[in-house]
Amino acid sequence: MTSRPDQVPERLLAKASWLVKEVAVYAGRLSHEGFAAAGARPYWYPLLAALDEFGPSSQADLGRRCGIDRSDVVAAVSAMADAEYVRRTEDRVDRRRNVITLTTAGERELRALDGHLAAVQEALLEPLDGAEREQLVRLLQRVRAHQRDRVS
Amino acid sequence: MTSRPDQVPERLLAKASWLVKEVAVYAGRLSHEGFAAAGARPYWYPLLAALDEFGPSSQADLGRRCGIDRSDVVAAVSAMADAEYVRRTEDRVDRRRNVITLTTAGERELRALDGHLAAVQEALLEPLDGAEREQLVRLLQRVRAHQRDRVS
DNA sequence: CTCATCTCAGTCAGACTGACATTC
DNA sequence: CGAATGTCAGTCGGACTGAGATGA
Repeated sequence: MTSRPDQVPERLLAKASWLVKEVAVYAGRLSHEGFAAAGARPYWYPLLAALDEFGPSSQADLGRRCGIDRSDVVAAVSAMADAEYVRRTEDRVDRRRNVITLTTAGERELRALDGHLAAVQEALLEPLDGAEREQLVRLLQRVRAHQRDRVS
Repeated sequence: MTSRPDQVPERLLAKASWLVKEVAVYAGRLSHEGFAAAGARPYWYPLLAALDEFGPSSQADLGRRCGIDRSDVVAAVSAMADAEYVRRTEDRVDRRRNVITLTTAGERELRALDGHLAAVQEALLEPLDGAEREQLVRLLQRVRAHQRDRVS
């Protein structure tokens, strides 16, 4: 070592855009491990959660609710249908659409992923106490709600 | 629309790992626009900032300080050298290393990027007041410091 | 010998774009 | 007609891996 290593430039440490990216990369790694442990791919959890909370939906609605592009929903739903976590049937009322339905195996998978993701939150937020975790979540929610406004 | 659109599953809204990823994607888009406006690529800002704050460095040190893989530093430094924002010379003391030096054009570029990135923070954090922005930055810094511990 | 440094080649997953046929 | 849906092909940039050559 020529000089003190691992000093991070102050300019980066002060930028929310940089911090959030760094933390997201780490959170992504943790989540990926959790998903892999349950035999799931990253997009599956949001989609399963949306189906559980809102019931059978079209692929377009799923994509809008989870912030996933509709072309990516296609592949994810196909894979989940292969795993029999969801069923894909045609909508007899609006024949452009598919109706995606959660199976009992899908519900079970969702619960398993809930467990893994709870552990991920724990690992990620370990240095914060309960109130601080709530604060962080609340602030991020507000920032995100704002960008949702801007996009649509 | 069959049902209320754009409802986000509660499970997602409650997960820091998901929120941070969503916000990071948005911040990445904003930053990318800022970089493009200044003719820079995403990795350049951290590297220029590190050179400005810590002086001439080896590529390995730059990578460690910015959290960028050594192999990616190679390409970024080459591109910045082409743009004459940095100079790459061999270290006569330790001949494995390159010494990367910031040029005056590089300093100018760094200041331009500082301006663009300040606007990005403003857009990203618009819904938060000053105290809340500080809070968010502080919380993210602590989460990040913790993951740095775990990795090394 | 072991280790660090630089470099190149290539992988991998995620976000996104464009196009097209079908249906409303 | 214009708009929405599902599908496919493909791009783009970021994070990362592995290997090789050189030198401390």
